[in-house]
Amino acid sequence: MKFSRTSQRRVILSELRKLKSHPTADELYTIVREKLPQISLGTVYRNLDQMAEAGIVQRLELCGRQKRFDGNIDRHYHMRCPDCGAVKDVENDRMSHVESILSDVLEDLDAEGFWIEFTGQCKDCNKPRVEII
Amino acid sequence: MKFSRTSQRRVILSELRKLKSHPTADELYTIVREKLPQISLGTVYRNLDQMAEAGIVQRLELCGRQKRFDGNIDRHYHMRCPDCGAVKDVENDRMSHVESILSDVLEDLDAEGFWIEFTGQCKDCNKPRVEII
DNA sequence: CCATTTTTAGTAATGATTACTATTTTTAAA
DNA sequence: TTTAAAAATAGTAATCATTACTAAAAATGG
Repeated sequence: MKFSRTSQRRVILSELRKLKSHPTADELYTIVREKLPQISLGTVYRNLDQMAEAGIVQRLELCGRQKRFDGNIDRHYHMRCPDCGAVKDVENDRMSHVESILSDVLEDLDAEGFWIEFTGQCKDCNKPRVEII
Repeated sequence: MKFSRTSQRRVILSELRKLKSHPTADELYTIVREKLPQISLGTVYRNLDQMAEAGIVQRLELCGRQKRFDGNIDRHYHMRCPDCGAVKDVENDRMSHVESILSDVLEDLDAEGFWIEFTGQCKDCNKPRVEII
């Protein structure tokens, strides 16, 4: 599939690039409609997804559509399979070093906390790729 | 508000603690129904949220309900305000050090990538807390 | 036991996203 | 430049995870 050049895609991209606010699709829809009053919300969604897939824009967040829960409340880390969507615990000794640096970063930024997640394919995963974002 | 002791909450928690799979609410609902066939999906949702709020279980993922997009595709980091949900870019020199350690971690884990996100209140945020998860 | 608070099951509503479809636009080659 | 194929569009309907609502039931603490 090739990208066609359309005014909709051009305006969506240029408006997104002007913003520092990391907008949602519907926020961008509101902005883009000032230039293209006839554009539809579905067009905004479709173009953002296509451009994210192509690496032209960044889609924030790794998490899927559904919330996931963990009975283990100790600090530990997860790896999410981009193909089947499964989430598994991972362990690595270097993470304590990462945590100590990030605790300094938190002070610098005056932030409250951080979240780290890994992506990687399950060893035993043969399922077709699912859209996890 | 105090927690009452109910069989629903007890079974939800004990079944969750048995699992390594980080289930979604509806996956857990399916499992819990084997013990309590009359339980409703809403009860599972409500109890998981309450227990997450109380720190008894962990809710994975930080991201909100809506996807967010960024025109800047260079590697950089975000801080999400737990009160108003806004997402802002943050910068810190220590992050390059974190990245170099994490690239070793990726090799160890045979993972593909990582995602880091910070939480922290906006300086100018007076909005009431919104449920971002 | 009893009044108050909390929780429940069941159902309806919400809201973000995706799917569908007939039409229009873009593309690239003749 | 036509022109046929491919891609994209607007508008609408459908989906699906989650939340809200409600009357009834259960738990709590005196």
